[in-house]
Amino acid sequence: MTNTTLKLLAQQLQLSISTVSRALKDHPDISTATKEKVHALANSLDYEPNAYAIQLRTQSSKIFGVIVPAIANLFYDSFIAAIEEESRKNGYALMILQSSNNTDNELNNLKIFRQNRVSGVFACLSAHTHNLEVYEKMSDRAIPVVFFDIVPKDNKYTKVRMADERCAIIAAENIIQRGAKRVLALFGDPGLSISQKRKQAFQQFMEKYAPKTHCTYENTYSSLEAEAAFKKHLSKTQKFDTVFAMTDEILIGVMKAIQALNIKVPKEIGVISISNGFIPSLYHPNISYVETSGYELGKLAFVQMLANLKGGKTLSELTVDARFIEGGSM
Amino acid sequence: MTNTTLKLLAQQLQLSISTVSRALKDHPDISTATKEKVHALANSLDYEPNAYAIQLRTQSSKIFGVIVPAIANLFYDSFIAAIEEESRKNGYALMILQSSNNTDNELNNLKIFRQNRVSGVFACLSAHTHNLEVYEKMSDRAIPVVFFDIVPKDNKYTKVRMADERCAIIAAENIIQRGAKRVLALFGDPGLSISQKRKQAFQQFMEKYAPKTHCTYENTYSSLEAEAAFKKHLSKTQKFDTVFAMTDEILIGVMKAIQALNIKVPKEIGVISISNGFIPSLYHPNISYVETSGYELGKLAFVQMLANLKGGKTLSELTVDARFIEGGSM
DNA sequence: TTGATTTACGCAAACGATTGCGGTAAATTT
DNA sequence: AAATTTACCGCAATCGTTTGCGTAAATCAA
Repeated sequence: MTNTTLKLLAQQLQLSISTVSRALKDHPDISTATKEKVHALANSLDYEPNAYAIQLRTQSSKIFGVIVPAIANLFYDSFIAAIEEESRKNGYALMILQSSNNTDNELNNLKIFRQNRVSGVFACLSAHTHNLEVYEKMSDRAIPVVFFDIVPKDNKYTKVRMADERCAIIAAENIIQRGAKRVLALFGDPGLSISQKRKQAFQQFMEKYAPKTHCTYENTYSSLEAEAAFKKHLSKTQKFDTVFAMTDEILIGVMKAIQALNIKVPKEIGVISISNGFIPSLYHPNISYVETSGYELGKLAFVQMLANLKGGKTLSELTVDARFIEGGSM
Repeated sequence: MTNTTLKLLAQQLQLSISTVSRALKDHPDISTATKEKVHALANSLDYEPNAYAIQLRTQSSKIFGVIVPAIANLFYDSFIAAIEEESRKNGYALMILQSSNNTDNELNNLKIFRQNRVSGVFACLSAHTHNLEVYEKMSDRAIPVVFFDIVPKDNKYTKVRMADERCAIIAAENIIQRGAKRVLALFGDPGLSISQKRKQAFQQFMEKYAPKTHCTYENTYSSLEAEAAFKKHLSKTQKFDTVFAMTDEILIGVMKAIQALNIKVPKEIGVISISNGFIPSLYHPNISYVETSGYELGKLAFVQMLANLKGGKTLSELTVDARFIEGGSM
C-alpha cells in the first residue's frame, strides 16, 4: 500500500499542498473549516508525515545517537532507559550503537550518526580511546556531544559522570565507621581513569583519617580475578575483616568466594561496594553499597543535551552525587 | 560549518551532480580519471551522504526498529546485542524503544517507527497486549515485523522464540535424573503464555515419567514473592529436596532464601532454573540451568528479518533450541 | 570516409515536506 | 463608492540524492 502524503491529501481535497501542510499544523492562515476537513481526511487515511522529508527540509532529525561499550550491561542499560524516557517526552527517538570497547566500532558508529544527521550524541568512551578527533568532527557539524561515565579529560567537552571520588570516600567513611582493622580493597583496570580516581580518593582518605587501618590494594580485570585475589589474600596469616569492591564485576567475584568458603557476612567479613544496586540486592544479607545511578546520570545527561541544543555551549563537567545504601553487610 | 554535499563537490570539480553521484558509487559510466578526482575531493572534504535524502529518494531507511519491554533486562539486552551486531554487518542501524510493558507506549513507538520509515521491526509484545491491530498497520506499510520472545498466537505472523516446552522438559528430565522425591516448582505470571507453556510441559512430563515424585506448583510475580513462597513451603513438615525456578527473577528470590537460611546446595536442596546464564553464574556453586540464549534468539530473528525483506513472507514460528548447562547445584 | 557503437557525461524529474512571497476575493473602513 | 484591510489560500523554490534518458565526442567497422 502506498503511503499517504500531503500531495495525496491535497488532491483528494482539491487544495494545494501548502494549505494542507499548514492546516495540519494549525497555521492561523487557514480557516477552521478547512482545517477540520484536512484533519478528518488525514485521520481516516492514516497520514504519517515522512520524517525523512522533514529532516531533509528542516535539517533537524529528532534523533539522538547513543554510544555505549555494551548494551548488555547493568549500568548502561539504566542510563539508556533514562535518556529513552526523556527523549520520548521531548519527541526524540534514540539510535543506540555499541562500541564493544573497540575504537574502530566507535568510529563507525559516529559515522552512522553523522550520516543520519542525529541531533546530538551521548557517548561513553571506549576503554582505551584517546584520540578524540572523531568527536571533533561532530562539533564541526554542530552536533552536540554529551560524554557520560567514561569521559575525556579535556575541559572543552560537555560531560556528566559519577562523582567517583565521592563514591570512594563514602565507602571509606563507612569502612572506618565499622571500625575495620584490615581491609582488602579491590579496584578495576588501572588504565581507566575511573579506577584511578576511586583508588586515589579511597587511599588518601584512609591514610588521612584511619592511618592505623591496614589496607591492601589490588587491581583486577574480571570477576574471576577478583575471586582469586580474595581467596589469595584470605589465605594469608593476617586475615582482613572488610572488603571493598569498586564495581559490580568485582563484587560478583568476591561474593562467589565468600559463598564458596561459607564466610559469614557481616560477622566474619564486612562487604561494601560501589554499584547501581542490582547486584548487591542479590545476596543475603543485601550488600551495602554506594549508589551510582545510571538512571540519574541519564537524566542529567539529557538536561545537558537540551541545554547544549538550545543555548550555546555548556562546557562543564557535572557529576551525579552518590549516597550510601545500607544493606546489612557492614 | 556547512555540510559537504554532492552539489558542492560538483561545483568544485566542474562536473554535474549526477556524475559525482555515479563516480562515488563506482558506476561504469564514469571514467577512471573522473572517479579518482571525485573520490579525492570527497575524502578531503569529508563528504558524508545525507541519509535522509537517500531514504527520501530510495524509500528505504536502513534502520530497524526494536521494541522491548525494558532495555534494562538481562535477557533482552543480549538479544539486542545480537541483532545490533548483525545489523551493523548488513549496513543497518537500530532504533530501540522500550514499551515498559505499556500498551500505549508500544503504540507510540510503532508510530515513531512508521514515521521514520524503518525497514523492519523486531517486537516483543507487552505483557498484556492482545490487540494486534497496530502491527497490522505495519504490514499495510509493507514493514516486516518479526516478533520475538513474547509473541502473538496467530500463525500469520513471523515469530521466533525460545523452545519453552523443551526448556521445561529438559529441566524436568534433570530433576528426575537427580532422583528428586519432592520438588517445588516456581513459575511466573500465569497470565503469560510463557508461564503456561513451561508449566504445562513440565507438569505433563513429570506426571508421565515420574508419577511418584511429589511436585508443588506455585506462580509468583516477583523475586520477593518467590523468596516468600520458598520459605513458606520449606517450613512445612514435608520438606522438598529440589527447587525449579522458571526465570531468573524467581531464581533470585529462591537464592536469597537459600542464603538467608544457609541451606547447602546441592546437598540439602538441588536447584535448577531456566536462564541465559548470567544470574546462575553469580552463585556458588553455579546454578545448573537450561540455557535460553537471547543472543541466539537475536541471530535467528535477524535471519528471519532478512528473509522477510528479500523474499516474500516467511510466516513461521522458529524456536531456538535449549540445552542443559551443568552448574553444580543438582 | 561514412555510418554504427561506445564512452562519458549532463538534464531534469522525482522523493515529501516546509515556507517566504504573493494574490484574490470578501469584509471593513472612510 | 472608493480605498484599505483581512482572511485564505496557491506558487514555487528548496533540502540532497538517485536515475532514466538524451547526446556530444571518441572509437570502431567497413
